[in-house]
Amino acid sequence: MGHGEKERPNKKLKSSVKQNDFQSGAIVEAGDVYFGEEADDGFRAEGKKRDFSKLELKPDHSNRPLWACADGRIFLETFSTLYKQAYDFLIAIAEPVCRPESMHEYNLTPHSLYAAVSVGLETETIISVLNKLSKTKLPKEMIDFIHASTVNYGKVKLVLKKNHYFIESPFPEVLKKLLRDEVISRARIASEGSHGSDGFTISKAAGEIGTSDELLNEAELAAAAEEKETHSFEIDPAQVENVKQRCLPNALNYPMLEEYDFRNDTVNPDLDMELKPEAQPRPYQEKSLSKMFGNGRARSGIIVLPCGAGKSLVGVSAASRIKKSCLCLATNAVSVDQWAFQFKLWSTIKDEQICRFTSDSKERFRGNAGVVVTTYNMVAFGGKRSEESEKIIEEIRNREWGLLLMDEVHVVPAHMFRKVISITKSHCKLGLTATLVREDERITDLNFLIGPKLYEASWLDLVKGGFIANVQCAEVWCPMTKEFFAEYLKKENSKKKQALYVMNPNKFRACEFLIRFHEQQRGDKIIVFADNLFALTEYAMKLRKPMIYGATSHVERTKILQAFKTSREVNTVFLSKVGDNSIDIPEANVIIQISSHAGSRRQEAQRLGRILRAKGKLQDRMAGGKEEYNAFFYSLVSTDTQEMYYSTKRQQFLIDQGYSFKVITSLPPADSGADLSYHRLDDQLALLSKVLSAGDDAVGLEQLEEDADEIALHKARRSMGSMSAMSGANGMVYMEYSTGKKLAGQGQMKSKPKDPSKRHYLFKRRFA
DNA sequence: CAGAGAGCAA
DNA sequence: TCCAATGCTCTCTG
Repeated sequence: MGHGEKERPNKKLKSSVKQNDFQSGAIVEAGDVYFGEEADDGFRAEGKKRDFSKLELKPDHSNRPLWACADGRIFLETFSTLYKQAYDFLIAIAEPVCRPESMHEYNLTPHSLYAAVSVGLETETIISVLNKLSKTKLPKEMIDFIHASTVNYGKVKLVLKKNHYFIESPFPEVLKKLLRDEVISRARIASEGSHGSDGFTISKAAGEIGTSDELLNEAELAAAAEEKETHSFEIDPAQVENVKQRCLPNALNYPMLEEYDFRNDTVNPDLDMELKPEAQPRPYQEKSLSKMFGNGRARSGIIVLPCGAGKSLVGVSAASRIKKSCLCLATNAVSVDQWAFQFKLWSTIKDEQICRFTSDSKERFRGNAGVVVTTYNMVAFGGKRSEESEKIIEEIRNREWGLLLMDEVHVVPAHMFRKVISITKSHCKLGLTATLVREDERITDLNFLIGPKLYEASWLDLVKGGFIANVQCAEVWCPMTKEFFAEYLKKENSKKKQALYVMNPNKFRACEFLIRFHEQQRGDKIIVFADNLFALTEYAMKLRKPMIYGATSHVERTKILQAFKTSREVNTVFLSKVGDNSIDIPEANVIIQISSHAGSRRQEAQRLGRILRAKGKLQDRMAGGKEEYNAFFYSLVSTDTQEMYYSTKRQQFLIDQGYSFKVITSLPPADSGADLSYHRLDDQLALLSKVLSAGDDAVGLEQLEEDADEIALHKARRSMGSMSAMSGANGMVYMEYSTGKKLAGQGQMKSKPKDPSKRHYLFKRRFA
């Protein structure tokens, strides 16, 4: 043990950080191209050199796509003719570390091998296929590691058959071992059936091992999934959780796989629902489903697909195959509505059999089976419940669910899952997520609370297939103005520092330039993100664009978003953190970040996800043999400030997914920009004093309030002319300004002094 | 009965 | 540790 997961390489392959031109014309000349920190020594890792010279090459190595290293790392050449097969195999057995264009890096970890075993691969199959694909003889260390990691995993299954729980295994000696545990032996109950000498129930299933020596025969992979002879004993349903606990790696270390033999479930009533014929799952959706239903039963686990790639169709398909009651959990009310809608859209489920359960809609389904869509909060809610809720939650508690469908599994904390899982009884759990990013170790809990990762799609492959947008990511470097930088250096308070680099006039101008460029030259739809509310209001008001933040009422949100979607006049909207979750913005294709939460890779990925919805197949996007970008992701960064460090960190996730970042160093271009805001020094200085005073409470807020009054007045005059302004573009712009006053009035801009040097070390590290 | 607002939790 | 934002519930209003 010990290799692989322990020492994750922190330098990644940068081979995809390339120098190609920036497709959108005008900006090309403006920018310098950035190669990444060590673009030209991609293979040299710090500390430990990756030395391939000791490895023995096989004679036909050029036909084989893999490099396997003794430390558990595996490199895949994407240009190999065997790429597709090798990719499918690797994604099943290893953790993708970094997937740029020409060379992927993977890591074998105990978890990844657990996942492999649980989708039906056996230890020897893993080793032999790996060996066939590898250019060199497999290092002994790797073979040993695979043996060590998989020796126990997948040997024991928890199966719910006709409402009886069984512990099942092809290895009677393993069952005996488990029964030596007190908790498990106490949980065992006698059951009928044919008994072997050990007292275990024995059942047989046909299983043949293919003998073809073809490289990567499908049958060979499938063979492992076939069961031969299984031994089992029954356990008390009330003890299931305890038994599962005893089997976890920190105890007996025989983590149980959960499978649901739904076709033979005669106890729970069937739900009459089919996928509609027009619901045609895409290849990768089909593939995720085949991992889940690989052996005629439904396996519990997690499927990873980027936003916009159609996770909901996968969820609805899964429910339609199982055809039992389904409990679908989402993070908020908006997405509860969306899921209910998706179920009706893709399946033949009757309206009265699908219901929503949230704070303001307490529906119940009719008949004895149905789909309930609700929030995690609702199920796990600890406080006092309304009478109506109490009744419904009781029904949820008492029912046996065929499928527990869990959306956005990555945003829900582990303790929430524990609660949800302990409250609900389900035969199969499917977790869906776009970003299974591991910022902390809690995410590994998911592996055991829900199940292993069943499938993860490669973003770049989906881009090539035209299923998600082709995004150009760029980091825009905005030098601080002399005056702002001087103040920045003087300040100790990190909050003030932040205010200064976010409000940097050059950043503002870059933002304004980009908005103009994309609105006017390309007719794009733009979302601007700012975490910082002060900056958000300043930018939005100055640029006269609508904005949405926490305090924006529901009605206004929908109005603004509606205008953004349908009106030709409203093409830019400013969002605070509200935009990170919960709001559905289908039609944007440009994102500009002016400030963001320090170093959060998940936020970055989430935001990118906002513009991933495809805009046509790749062929349609090819212009003169050149691939065209149809979506843009800009991060505006004030140079020589803390932001530089955060931004590098945040990008790592996207780089790992195969995106390359471009750096643009001078926006607006030197010969233009006279017509942009803050062109004159005195304007900049006025802004500076506003920023400086903003923190000292009163002054800044009053200023804001005055501005808001001014604009509210303007709005009043303006809307006098036409009532249509309310539903159309112009009205929107002003409407939100008037609520800016509310914001100031409520004193939400208060900025308390913070610990001055909390994050100082990060700053040092970057420039060290 | 819908919508706004306040309080609480995590 | 804090912040922004969320969801659930209750209460008040028209």
